[in-house]
Amino acid sequence: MSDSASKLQVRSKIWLEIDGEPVFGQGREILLRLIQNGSSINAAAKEMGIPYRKAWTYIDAMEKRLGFPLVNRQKGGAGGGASSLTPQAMQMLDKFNALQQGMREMIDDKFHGLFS
Amino acid sequence: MSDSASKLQVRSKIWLEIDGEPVFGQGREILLRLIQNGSSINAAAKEMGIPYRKAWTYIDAMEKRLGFPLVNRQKGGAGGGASSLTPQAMQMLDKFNALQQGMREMIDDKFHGLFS
DNA sequence: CGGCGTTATGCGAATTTGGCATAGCGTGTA
DNA sequence: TACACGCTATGCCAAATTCGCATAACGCCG
Repeated sequence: MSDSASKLQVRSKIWLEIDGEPVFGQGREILLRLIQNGSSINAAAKEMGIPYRKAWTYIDAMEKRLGFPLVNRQKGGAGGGASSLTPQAMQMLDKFNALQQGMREMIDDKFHGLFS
Repeated sequence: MSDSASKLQVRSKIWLEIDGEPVFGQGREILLRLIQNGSSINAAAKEMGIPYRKAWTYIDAMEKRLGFPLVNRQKGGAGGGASSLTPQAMQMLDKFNALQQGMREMIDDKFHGLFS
């Protein structure tokens, strides 16, 4: 087994759901952080290498399921428009970050102990 | 937020990959255990509520990627055929089980500490 | 030698995902 | 006050993936 075990790698994921539908995960987390930085959904999507359409769909679904807004969007106006995170979104980010904290490392350690 | 938070639940997943392709995860783990019990892929699939086709595809992919057999299959013969796990499959199951051990609980604890 | 129940697999249907194209919006600028 | 700009918003078709039905192959046993 050890020849295939050498290529073997562990992966893990943590996410939040409501009614079995995803509302928060690593991908969406990164998206929100990029929006906070670049102050536009468009720029964030480009930076992630995903089409704006997809980013928009993610956000829309998250908000619908959570029942509160994550992104303040302004369409039209100076520079064509802009977006920023709501306080609730930032709170979500913080909590989710804390939830992930240390998990990855813990799993990697266990993995190496078992499979190497 | 606490009204939506009440429905909020955490989910997590650990799996193994080779070349970015999944080779082992909870679903596949359960499938193998059921094969060991019922001594047939068909019975295991029924028990999981998935079509035989899907179960077969899973196993085939796992074996191709790992490079060694997980299931001894006999087609035809007494009772139409039968299947059992290889020693390597059982070893895999044990290790994967150990990898998961305690992770779920840890995550749930963290989640409740943060989101309730 | 035919029946049985399992493994094995081709292939079209259904679903999901990807992403192009276009419309709508409102502030700054001329 | 009209237009240009760049972002948000969304319809819709294409591509890719997954689902699952239908059917073949197999080999012991009566």
